[in-house]
Amino acid sequence: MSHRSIHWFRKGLRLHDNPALLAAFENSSNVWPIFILDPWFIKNAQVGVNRWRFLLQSLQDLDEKLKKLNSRLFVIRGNPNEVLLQLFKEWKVTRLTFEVDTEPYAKQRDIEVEELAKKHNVEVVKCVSHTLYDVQKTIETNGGKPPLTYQRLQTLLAKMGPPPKPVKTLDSSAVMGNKTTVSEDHNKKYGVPTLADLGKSPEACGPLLFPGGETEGFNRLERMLKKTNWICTFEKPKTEPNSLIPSTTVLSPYLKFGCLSVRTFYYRLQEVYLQNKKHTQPPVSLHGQLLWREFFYTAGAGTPNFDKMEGNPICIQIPWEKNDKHLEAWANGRTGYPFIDAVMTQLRREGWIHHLARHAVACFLTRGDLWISWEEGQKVFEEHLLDADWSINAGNWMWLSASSFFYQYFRVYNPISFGKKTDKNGDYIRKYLPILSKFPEKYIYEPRTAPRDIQAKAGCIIGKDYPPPILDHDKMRPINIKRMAEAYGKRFDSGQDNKNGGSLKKKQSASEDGDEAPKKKVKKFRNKKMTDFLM
DNA sequence: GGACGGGTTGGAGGT
DNA sequence: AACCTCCAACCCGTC
Repeated sequence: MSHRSIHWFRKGLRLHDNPALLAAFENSSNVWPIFILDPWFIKNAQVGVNRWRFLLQSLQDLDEKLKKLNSRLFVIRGNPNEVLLQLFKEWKVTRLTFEVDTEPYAKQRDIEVEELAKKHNVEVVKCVSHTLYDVQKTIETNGGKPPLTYQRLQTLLAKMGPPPKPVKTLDSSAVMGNKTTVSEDHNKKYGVPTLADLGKSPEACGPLLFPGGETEGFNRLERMLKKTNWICTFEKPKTEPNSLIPSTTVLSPYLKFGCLSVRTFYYRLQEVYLQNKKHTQPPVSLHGQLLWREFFYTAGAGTPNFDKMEGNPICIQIPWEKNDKHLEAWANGRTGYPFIDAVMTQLRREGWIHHLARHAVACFLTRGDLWISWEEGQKVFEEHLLDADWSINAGNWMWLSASSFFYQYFRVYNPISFGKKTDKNGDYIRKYLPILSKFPEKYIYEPRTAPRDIQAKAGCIIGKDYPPPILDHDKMRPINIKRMAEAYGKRFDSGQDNKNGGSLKKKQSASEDGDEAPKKKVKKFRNKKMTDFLM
């Protein structure tokens, strides 16, 4: 039986550990690896120019690799349904293969495509390879609902056994039977477009720090794997948000597009762990980070309206306020808080910021300072992050805004002191906000407090060359904590109220903990880590 | 993967 | 030797 197969790349832009791609080449006389530039994404998804570049580079890399296997990538623009219908007829296709995608738009799209395929007698082969596990299976194992705590996920996964091993990389032996010829005008008809072809300006891109593609992803992975001691002692909370060289792997953009298989990543780490007796554990270890990804993917796949507050059953409803001026100041790095502004500048320019930097700016936008909805922040991250990943982005925004998963809303990041802990001299601020670079260390985190003559000497007058703070963090913090307490339906305590018997919250926790001695209970609470506070 | 203030402790160094 | 001050480092409760 000889198939004529299309492999449809969407995510999973790689030849390694790509079971659906392998399936396309099985018993096939002809295979067409395609990528569809779906106008939906151009219209509805916020994709900044840096991520466009990353995607196009990834496609370019794919095409290069396929060339070496006497194949090519066929890039086609248009609505997937229309494109595929056309191709089914034109190429007399009998089989369509693709990787399972769990995002809402993709799920709906794939249902429609499957119907179309069925109607045209095209066999569909779908494989799970973007996540460690089949998230639907994880949800089923949990009784039909996604696990909403990390602990719960770990318990489930332990029950389910280790994730599937990566499959073999597509190689010349696998493609041997492929007779698909490449026309002379392939580049013109099916070539990978340039940014300019898409109406994007290459000049708008930032410096090319993280080139897209499987090759780059693999090189990056290999460089990391050499640092075995670093891997075995890795603890995410101890990595620095404002080091000038990333303190984490920056493999997330490659995972997002599937240039790097998460299972390959997982098992390569496993090898390093096995060679060393001691290594850190989830949630802080590198394996732990992949489980966080799995956690949010699973939650995102099993929760309606996961990227919204309204209609989202796991999201606490908080009366955020609209303030376009503040939102714009935040998004463009003009809040007057240098650390916040430096992070947002790095985000817009380079497309990647450290996890804890994301924490700080997300807290600032939402429950910490500006009291603006996390959905607004989500959009800005969606546009600018190279690793913008639907489930992970939404999940972390809910986390940081204490809307779901994490509920310690009184843990507010201080936009002045947080960055100082790991960068006293403010080198990070000096790099991303050069206008502030000449301020002495004493004033770099709050230049407005510098005397006028020092501002003049630094060549930066606050109010003229750099904005004063758009609001006063010390004033807003208690106000916002009170608002959060109200949204949580809990009484806010002033000092006096405390003397009169304490808060509702305290009473609740006391009754929950029952017979435990108060002192011991407190200590237990203190020793817990942030991740232990999950419901 | 908070910040902060108030309290305690314990070592260095001075009287 | 005994006893002080100072201060950093930690503990702990609070928001």
